[in-house]
Amino acid sequence: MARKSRTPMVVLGILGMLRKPLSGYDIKRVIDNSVSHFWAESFGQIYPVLKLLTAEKLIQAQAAQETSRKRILYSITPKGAKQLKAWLAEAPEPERPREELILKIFFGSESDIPHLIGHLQERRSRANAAGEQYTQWLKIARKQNESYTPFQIMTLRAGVIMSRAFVQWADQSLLTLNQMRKSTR
Amino acid sequence: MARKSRTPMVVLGILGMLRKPLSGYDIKRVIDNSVSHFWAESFGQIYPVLKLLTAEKLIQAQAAQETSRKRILYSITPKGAKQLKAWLAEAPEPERPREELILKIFFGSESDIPHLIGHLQERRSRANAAGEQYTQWLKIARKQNESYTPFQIMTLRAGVIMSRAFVQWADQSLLTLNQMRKSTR
DNA sequence: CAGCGCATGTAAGATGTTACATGATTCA
DNA sequence: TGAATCATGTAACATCTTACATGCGCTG
Repeated sequence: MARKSRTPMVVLGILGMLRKPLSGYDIKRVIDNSVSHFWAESFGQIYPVLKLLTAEKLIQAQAAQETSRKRILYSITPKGAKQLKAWLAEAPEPERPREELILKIFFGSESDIPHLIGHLQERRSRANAAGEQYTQWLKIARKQNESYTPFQIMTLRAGVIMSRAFVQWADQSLLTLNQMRKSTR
Repeated sequence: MARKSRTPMVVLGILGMLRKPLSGYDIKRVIDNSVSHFWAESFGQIYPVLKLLTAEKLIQAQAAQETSRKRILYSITPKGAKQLKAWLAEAPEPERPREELILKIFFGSESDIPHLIGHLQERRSRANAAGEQYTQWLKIARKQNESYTPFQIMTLRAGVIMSRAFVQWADQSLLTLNQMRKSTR
Protein backbone atom coordinates (compact mmCIF):
# COMPACT_ATOMS: atom_id res chain seq x y z
CA MET A 1 0.00 0.00 0.00
CA ALA A 2 1.28 3.41 -0.90
CA ARG A 3 1.26 6.40 1.43
CA LYS A 4 -2.18 7.80 2.06
CA SER A 5 -3.14 10.76 -0.08
CA ARG A 6 -3.37 14.07 1.69
CA THR A 7 -5.13 15.85 -1.13
CA PRO A 8 -8.57 15.41 0.51
CA MET A 9 -7.27 17.07 3.66
CA VAL A 10 -5.77 19.95 1.72
CA VAL A 11 -9.12 20.58 0.08
CA LEU A 12 -10.88 20.36 3.42
CA GLY A 13 -8.27 22.69 4.89
CA ILE A 14 -8.76 25.43 2.31
CA LEU A 15 -12.52 25.19 2.54
CA GLY A 16 -12.44 25.14 6.34
CA MET A 17 -10.03 28.02 6.69
CA LEU A 18 -11.67 30.42 4.26
CA ARG A 19 -15.21 29.57 5.37
CA LYS A 20 -16.78 30.30 2.04
CA PRO A 21 -17.87 28.21 -0.95
CA LEU A 22 -15.17 27.67 -3.55
CA SER A 23 -14.87 25.86 -6.85
CA GLY A 24 -12.16 23.35 -7.68
CA TYR A 25 -10.55 26.01 -9.78
CA ASP A 26 -10.61 28.44 -6.84
CA ILE A 27 -9.03 25.90 -4.55
CA LYS A 28 -6.19 25.37 -6.98
CA ARG A 29 -5.68 29.11 -7.23
CA VAL A 30 -5.58 29.54 -3.46
CA ILE A 31 -2.94 26.83 -3.15
CA ASP A 32 -0.87 28.29 -5.98
CA ASN A 33 -0.98 31.74 -4.41
CA SER A 34 -0.02 30.74 -0.91
CA VAL A 35 1.76 27.53 -0.02
CA SER A 36 2.81 26.58 -3.54
CA HIS A 37 6.46 26.29 -2.57
CA PHE A 38 5.56 23.82 0.18
CA TRP A 39 2.63 22.00 -1.33
CA ALA A 40 1.18 21.68 -4.81
CA GLU A 41 -1.85 19.98 -6.27
CA SER A 42 -2.92 19.36 -9.84
CA PHE A 43 -6.43 19.47 -11.29
CA GLY A 44 -6.13 15.78 -11.98
CA GLN A 45 -6.10 15.27 -8.23
CA ILE A 46 -8.49 17.97 -7.12
CA TYR A 47 -11.57 17.21 -9.22
CA PRO A 48 -11.82 13.51 -8.41
CA VAL A 49 -11.24 14.27 -4.73
CA LEU A 50 -14.05 16.82 -4.77
CA LYS A 51 -16.45 14.10 -5.92
CA LEU A 52 -15.16 11.68 -3.33
CA LEU A 53 -15.53 14.14 -0.49
CA THR A 54 -19.04 14.97 -1.62
CA ALA A 55 -19.97 11.29 -1.60
CA GLU A 56 -18.63 11.01 1.93
CA LYS A 57 -20.60 14.12 2.94
CA LEU A 58 -17.47 15.89 4.12
CA ILE A 59 -18.21 18.74 1.73
CA GLN A 60 -21.38 19.76 -0.09
CA ALA A 61 -21.87 21.10 -3.57
CA GLN A 62 -24.07 23.94 -4.72
CA ALA A 63 -24.45 25.28 -8.22
CA ALA A 64 -23.32 28.86 -8.58
CA GLN A 65 -26.40 31.00 -9.06
CA GLU A 66 -24.73 34.34 -9.81
CA THR A 67 -23.38 33.65 -13.26
CA SER A 68 -24.36 31.46 -16.12
CA ARG A 69 -20.88 30.00 -16.26
CA LYS A 70 -20.52 26.39 -15.31
CA ARG A 71 -19.17 26.56 -11.83
CA ILE A 72 -19.67 24.25 -8.87
CA LEU A 73 -19.11 25.66 -5.43
CA TYR A 74 -18.25 23.46 -2.49
CA SER A 75 -18.37 24.15 1.22
CA ILE A 76 -17.23 22.10 4.16
CA THR A 77 -19.78 20.25 6.34
CA PRO A 78 -19.52 19.92 10.14
CA LYS A 79 -18.49 16.31 9.56
CA GLY A 80 -15.75 17.52 7.22
CA ALA A 81 -14.53 20.08 9.73
CA LYS A 82 -14.29 17.37 12.38
CA GLN A 83 -12.31 15.13 10.04
CA LEU A 84 -9.97 18.02 9.21
CA LYS A 85 -9.34 18.80 12.85
CA ALA A 86 -8.54 15.16 13.56
CA TRP A 87 -6.03 15.10 10.72
CA LEU A 88 -4.41 18.35 11.85
CA ALA A 89 -3.84 16.79 15.28
CA GLU A 90 -1.95 13.84 13.80
CA ALA A 91 1.81 14.07 13.54
CA PRO A 92 2.93 14.96 9.99
CA GLU A 93 4.28 11.94 8.18
CA PRO A 94 7.97 12.07 7.32
CA GLU A 95 8.33 13.07 3.71
CA ARG A 96 10.40 11.18 1.24
CA PRO A 97 13.24 13.52 0.30
CA ARG A 98 13.77 14.21 -3.38
CA GLU A 99 16.45 16.77 -4.14
CA GLU A 100 17.79 15.99 -7.57
CA LEU A 101 20.20 18.93 -7.54
CA ILE A 102 21.98 17.75 -4.41
CA LEU A 103 22.18 14.28 -5.89
CA LYS A 104 23.79 15.59 -9.06
CA ILE A 105 26.32 17.52 -7.04
CA PHE A 106 26.99 14.45 -4.93
CA PHE A 107 27.89 12.61 -8.13
CA GLY A 108 29.83 15.65 -9.29
CA SER A 109 33.08 13.74 -9.85
CA GLU A 110 31.35 11.94 -12.75
CA SER A 111 30.22 15.19 -14.35
CA ASP A 112 31.68 18.47 -15.57
CA ILE A 113 31.97 21.48 -13.34
CA PRO A 114 30.42 23.92 -15.84
CA HIS A 115 27.26 21.79 -15.88
CA LEU A 116 27.06 21.81 -12.12
CA ILE A 117 27.55 25.57 -12.08
CA GLY A 118 24.71 25.94 -14.55
CA HIS A 119 22.34 23.81 -12.51
CA LEU A 120 23.24 25.65 -9.34
CA GLN A 121 22.79 29.11 -10.82
CA GLU A 122 19.42 28.17 -12.21
CA ARG A 123 18.18 26.87 -8.86
CA ARG A 124 19.76 29.71 -6.96
CA SER A 125 17.88 32.24 -9.01
CA ARG A 126 14.61 30.43 -8.50
CA ALA A 127 15.15 30.17 -4.75
CA ASN A 128 16.04 33.84 -4.69
CA ALA A 129 12.86 34.76 -6.54
CA ALA A 130 10.81 32.63 -4.16
CA GLY A 131 12.46 34.31 -1.20
CA GLU A 132 11.68 37.74 -2.56
CA GLN A 133 8.10 36.78 -3.22
CA TYR A 134 7.66 35.58 0.35
CA THR A 135 9.28 38.76 1.64
CA GLN A 136 6.86 40.76 -0.46
CA TRP A 137 3.87 38.81 0.85
CA LEU A 138 5.11 39.30 4.40
CA LYS A 139 5.23 43.04 3.86
CA ILE A 140 1.66 43.04 2.55
CA ALA A 141 0.53 40.79 5.37
CA ARG A 142 1.94 43.17 7.97
CA LYS A 143 0.08 46.10 6.44
CA GLN A 144 -3.34 44.51 6.34
CA ASN A 145 -2.91 42.07 9.15
CA GLU A 146 -6.58 41.30 9.70
CA SER A 147 -6.72 39.31 6.46
CA TYR A 148 -3.88 37.00 7.44
CA THR A 149 -3.79 34.57 10.32
CA PRO A 150 -0.59 34.45 12.39
CA PHE A 151 -0.27 30.90 11.11
CA GLN A 152 -0.11 32.05 7.53
CA ILE A 153 2.52 34.57 8.50
CA MET A 154 4.57 31.79 10.04
CA THR A 155 4.57 29.88 6.77
CA LEU A 156 5.66 33.02 4.94
CA ARG A 157 8.57 33.34 7.32
CA ALA A 158 9.46 29.72 6.65
CA GLY A 159 9.56 30.57 2.96
CA VAL A 160 11.90 33.49 3.55
CA ILE A 161 14.27 31.65 5.86
CA MET A 162 14.53 28.47 3.83
CA SER A 163 14.98 30.30 0.54
CA ARG A 164 17.69 32.51 1.97
CA ALA A 165 19.53 29.54 3.42
CA PHE A 166 19.47 27.86 0.05
CA VAL A 167 20.78 30.96 -1.70
CA GLN A 168 23.53 31.27 0.87
CA TRP A 169 24.59 27.68 0.31
CA ALA A 170 24.41 28.07 -3.45
CA ASP A 171 26.64 31.14 -3.39
CA GLN A 172 29.18 29.39 -1.22
CA SER A 173 29.15 26.36 -3.50
CA LEU A 174 29.41 28.42 -6.66
CA LEU A 175 32.49 30.06 -5.24
CA THR A 176 34.06 26.67 -4.55
CA LEU A 177 33.17 25.35 -7.99
CA ASN A 178 34.60 28.38 -9.73
CA GLN A 179 37.85 28.00 -7.83
CA MET A 180 37.99 24.32 -8.77
CA ARG A 181 37.40 25.11 -12.40
CA LYS A 182 40.26 27.60 -12.44
CA SER A 183 42.75 25.37 -10.66
CA THR A 184 42.17 22.34 -12.89
CA ARG A 185 42.61 24.29 -16.09
CA MET B 1 2.68 9.75 -18.04
CA ALA B 2 4.20 10.12 -14.63
CA ARG B 3 7.57 11.74 -13.98
CA LYS B 4 10.47 9.60 -15.11
CA SER B 5 12.07 7.53 -12.39
CA ARG B 6 15.53 8.59 -11.35
CA THR B 7 16.30 5.45 -9.41
CA PRO B 8 18.31 3.93 -12.29
CA MET B 9 20.49 7.03 -12.37
CA VAL B 10 21.04 6.94 -8.64
CA VAL B 11 22.22 3.36 -8.88
CA LEU B 12 24.47 4.25 -11.80
CA GLY B 13 25.75 7.22 -9.84
CA ILE B 14 26.76 5.22 -6.78
CA LEU B 15 28.40 2.53 -8.90
CA GLY B 16 30.16 5.11 -11.06
CA MET B 17 31.40 7.22 -8.21
CA LEU B 18 32.74 4.44 -6.01
CA ARG B 19 34.23 2.50 -8.93
CA LYS B 20 33.88 -0.86 -7.28
CA PRO B 21 31.35 -3.72 -7.46
CA LEU B 22 28.48 -3.40 -5.02
CA SER B 23 25.40 -5.41 -4.18
CA GLY B 24 21.88 -3.99 -4.07
CA TYR B 25 22.13 -4.07 -0.33
CA ASP B 26 25.40 -2.14 -0.44
CA ILE B 27 23.90 0.51 -2.68
CA LYS B 28 21.04 1.04 -0.28
CA ARG B 29 23.49 1.34 2.59
CA VAL B 30 25.61 3.91 0.78
CA ILE B 31 22.55 6.04 0.09
CA ASP B 32 21.33 5.77 3.67
CA ASN B 33 24.74 6.79 4.99
CA SER B 34 25.27 9.79 2.77
CA VAL B 35 22.47 11.63 1.00
CA SER B 36 19.59 10.09 2.92
CA HIS B 37 18.22 13.49 3.93
CA PHE B 38 18.10 14.54 0.27
CA TRP B 39 17.31 11.30 -1.46
CA ALA B 40 16.02 7.90 -0.37
CA GLU B 41 15.40 4.62 -2.13
CA SER B 42 13.66 1.45 -1.04
CA PHE B 43 14.62 -2.13 -1.82
CA GLY B 44 11.38 -2.44 -3.72
CA GLN B 45 12.83 0.03 -6.19
CA ILE B 46 16.47 -0.99 -6.20
CA TYR B 47 16.26 -4.69 -6.97
CA PRO B 48 13.99 -4.43 -10.01
CA VAL B 49 16.10 -1.56 -11.33
CA LEU B 50 19.25 -3.64 -10.96
CA LYS B 51 17.74 -6.28 -13.28
CA LEU B 52 16.61 -3.65 -15.74
CA LEU B 53 20.00 -1.99 -15.90
CA THR B 54 21.66 -5.37 -16.39
CA ALA B 55 19.32 -6.14 -19.28
CA GLU B 56 20.24 -2.81 -20.87
CA LYS B 57 23.93 -3.56 -20.32
CA LEU B 58 24.43 -0.38 -18.32
CA ILE B 59 25.73 -2.45 -15.41
CA GLN B 60 27.05 -5.98 -15.23
CA ALA B 61 26.59 -8.62 -12.56
CA GLN B 62 29.16 -10.95 -11.12
CA ALA B 63 28.61 -13.51 -8.39
CA ALA B 64 30.62 -12.82 -5.27
CA GLN B 65 33.33 -15.43 -5.03
CA GLU B 66 34.74 -14.54 -1.62
CA THR B 67 31.96 -15.78 0.63
CA SER B 68 29.34 -18.46 0.44
CA ARG B 69 26.62 -15.93 1.15
CA LYS B 70 24.21 -15.19 -1.66
CA ARG B 71 25.43 -11.88 -2.91
CA ILE B 72 25.36 -10.38 -6.38
CA LEU B 73 27.83 -7.67 -7.16
CA TYR B 74 27.25 -5.14 -9.89
CA SER B 75 29.60 -2.77 -11.61
CA ILE B 76 29.00 -0.03 -14.13
CA THR B 77 29.82 -0.55 -17.81
CA PRO B 78 31.29 2.15 -20.09
CA LYS B 79 27.85 2.45 -21.66
CA GLY B 80 26.37 3.00 -18.20
CA ALA B 81 28.97 5.63 -17.37
CA LYS B 82 28.11 7.48 -20.56
CA GLN B 83 24.42 7.40 -19.74
CA LEU B 84 25.11 8.68 -16.23
CA LYS B 85 27.18 11.56 -17.52
CA ALA B 86 24.43 12.55 -19.93
CA TRP B 87 21.88 12.57 -17.12
CA LEU B 88 24.13 14.61 -14.86
CA ALA B 89 24.37 17.25 -17.58
CA GLU B 90 20.59 17.62 -17.77
CA ALA B 91 18.93 20.28 -15.64
CA PRO B 92 17.40 18.81 -12.47
CA GLU B 93 13.64 18.55 -12.75
CA PRO B 94 11.67 20.76 -10.39
CA GLU B 95 10.52 18.66 -7.46
CA ARG B 96 6.96 18.53 -6.29
CA PRO B 97 6.98 20.14 -2.86
CA ARG B 98 5.47 18.12 -0.02
CA GLU B 99 5.82 19.71 3.40
CA GLU B 100 2.99 18.44 5.50
CA LEU B 101 4.14 20.33 8.58
CA ILE B 102 3.95 23.71 6.87
CA LEU B 103 0.54 22.79 5.54
CA LYS B 104 -0.72 21.94 9.01
CA ILE B 105 0.57 25.23 10.34
CA PHE B 106 -1.02 27.05 7.42
CA PHE B 107 -4.36 25.57 8.49
CA GLY B 108 -3.52 26.33 12.10
CA SER B 109 -6.68 28.34 12.72
CA GLU B 110 -8.65 25.09 12.38
CA SER B 111 -6.47 23.27 14.90
CA ASP B 112 -5.27 23.65 18.47
CA ILE B 113 -2.03 25.42 19.30
CA PRO B 114 -0.72 22.66 21.60
CA HIS B 115 -0.92 20.21 18.70
CA LEU B 116 1.00 22.54 16.45
CA ILE B 117 3.63 23.03 19.13
CA GLY B 118 4.00 19.27 19.44
CA HIS B 119 4.44 18.80 15.71
CA LEU B 120 6.96 21.61 15.52
CA GLN B 121 9.03 20.38 18.44
CA GLU B 122 9.17 16.91 16.99
CA ARG B 123 10.36 18.15 13.60
CA ARG B 124 12.71 20.68 15.16
CA SER B 125 14.48 17.96 17.10
CA ARG B 126 14.83 15.80 14.02
CA ALA B 127 16.20 18.67 11.97
CA ASN B 128 18.58 19.48 14.77
CA ALA B 129 19.82 15.89 14.91
CA ALA B 130 20.27 15.86 11.14
CA GLY B 131 22.22 19.09 11.34
CA GLU B 132 24.51 17.71 13.99
CA GLN B 133 25.07 14.54 12.02
CA TYR B 134 26.08 16.54 8.96
CA THR B 135 28.36 18.70 11.10
CA GLN B 136 29.95 15.55 12.45
CA TRP B 137 30.47 14.13 8.97
CA LEU B 138 31.97 17.42 7.85
CA LYS B 139 34.47 17.24 10.68
CA ILE B 140 35.44 13.70 9.73
CA ALA B 141 35.63 14.64 6.07
CA ARG B 142 38.03 17.48 6.81
CA LYS B 143 40.33 15.15 8.74
CA GLN B 144 40.61 12.47 6.09
CA ASN B 145 39.95 14.58 3.08
CA GLU B 146 41.29 12.15 0.49
CA SER B 147 38.28 9.85 0.98
CA TYR B 148 35.73 12.58 0.24
CA THR B 149 35.26 14.48 -2.98
CA PRO B 150 34.75 18.25 -2.71
CA PHE B 151 31.30 17.55 -4.16
CA GLN B 152 30.37 15.33 -1.25
CA ILE B 153 31.55 18.02 1.11
CA MET B 154 29.30 20.51 -0.62
CA THR B 155 26.28 18.30 0.00
CA LEU B 156 27.26 18.00 3.66
CA ARG B 157 27.34 21.77 3.90
CA ALA B 158 23.91 21.89 2.33
CA GLY B 159 22.71 19.57 5.07
CA VAL B 160 24.15 21.79 7.78
CA ILE B 161 22.82 25.05 6.37
CA MET B 162 19.33 23.82 5.58
CA SER B 163 18.91 22.04 8.91
CA ARG B 164 20.05 25.08 10.84
CA ALA B 165 17.69 27.33 8.92
CA PHE B 166 14.82 25.03 9.74
CA VAL B 167 15.72 24.94 13.43
CA GLN B 168 15.96 28.71 13.47
CA TRP B 169 12.51 29.04 11.94
CA ALA B 170 11.07 26.43 14.29
CA ASP B 171 12.41 28.24 17.35
CA GLN B 172 11.00 31.54 16.17
CA SER B 173 7.64 29.93 15.46
CA LEU B 174 7.54 28.09 18.78
CA LEU B 175 8.06 31.39 20.52
CA THR B 176 5.15 32.92 18.65
CA LEU B 177 2.90 29.96 19.33
CA ASN B 178 3.70 29.97 23.03
CA GLN B 179 2.86 33.65 23.25
CA MET B 180 -0.41 33.02 21.46
CA ARG B 181 -1.29 30.20 23.78
CA LYS B 182 -0.75 32.39 26.82
CA SER B 183 -2.69 35.36 25.52
CA THR B 184 -5.77 33.37 24.52
CA ARG B 185 -6.08 31.60 27.86
C1' DC C 1 -13.43 36.75 -34.26
C1' DA C 2 -9.34 35.12 -32.25
C1' DG C 3 -7.15 34.27 -28.18
C1' DC C 4 -6.89 33.93 -23.41
C1' DG C 5 -8.43 32.80 -18.94
C1' DC C 6 -12.06 30.40 -16.63
C1' DA C 7 -13.82 25.87 -15.59
C1' DT C 8 -14.54 20.87 -15.30
C1' DG C 9 -13.33 16.54 -16.16
C1' DT C 10 -11.22 11.63 -17.79
C1' DA C 11 -7.74 8.18 -19.12
C1' DA C 12 -3.37 6.02 -19.33
C1' DG C 13 0.42 4.55 -17.32
C1' DA C 14 4.56 4.79 -14.64
C1' DT C 15 6.04 5.39 -9.89
C1' DG C 16 6.90 4.02 -5.43
C1' DT C 17 5.45 2.07 -0.83
C1' DT C 18 4.35 -1.53 2.10
C1' DA C 19 3.97 -5.98 3.15
C1' DC C 20 5.22 -10.37 2.54
C1' DA C 21 8.39 -14.34 1.62
C1' DT C 22 12.66 -16.68 2.08
C1' DG C 23 16.93 -18.09 3.80
C1' DA C 24 21.88 -17.63 5.39
C1' DT C 25 25.20 -16.07 8.85
C1' DT C 26 26.90 -14.01 13.03
C1' DC C 27 26.92 -13.22 17.85
C1' DA C 28 25.52 -13.58 22.60
C1' DT D 1 19.10 -21.49 20.25
C1' DG D 2 17.23 -17.23 19.39
C1' DA D 3 17.72 -12.63 17.70
C1' DA D 4 19.66 -9.44 14.68
C1' DT D 5 21.64 -8.46 10.45
C1' DC D 6 22.69 -9.66 5.79
C1' DA D 7 20.58 -10.41 1.39
C1' DT D 8 17.36 -10.85 -2.47
C1' DG D 9 13.13 -10.63 -4.30
C1' DT D 10 7.77 -10.21 -5.62
C1' DA D 11 2.94 -8.61 -5.42
C1' DA D 12 -0.66 -5.48 -4.67
C1' DC D 13 -2.21 -1.25 -4.74
C1' DA D 14 -2.75 3.68 -4.41
C1' DT D 15 -0.80 7.84 -6.00
C1' DC D 16 0.12 11.30 -9.19
C1' DT D 17 1.39 13.40 -13.59
C1' DT D 18 0.56 14.37 -18.17
C1' DA D 19 -2.14 14.71 -21.86
C1' DC D 20 -6.28 15.21 -23.78
C1' DA D 21 -11.16 16.86 -24.35
C1' DT D 22 -14.62 20.29 -24.02
C1' DG D 23 -16.86 24.61 -23.87
C1' DC D 24 -18.10 29.34 -22.03
C1' DG D 25 -17.29 34.38 -21.58
C1' DC D 26 -14.64 38.42 -21.96
C1' DT D 27 -11.58 41.67 -24.29
C1' DG D 28 -9.15 43.91 -27.95
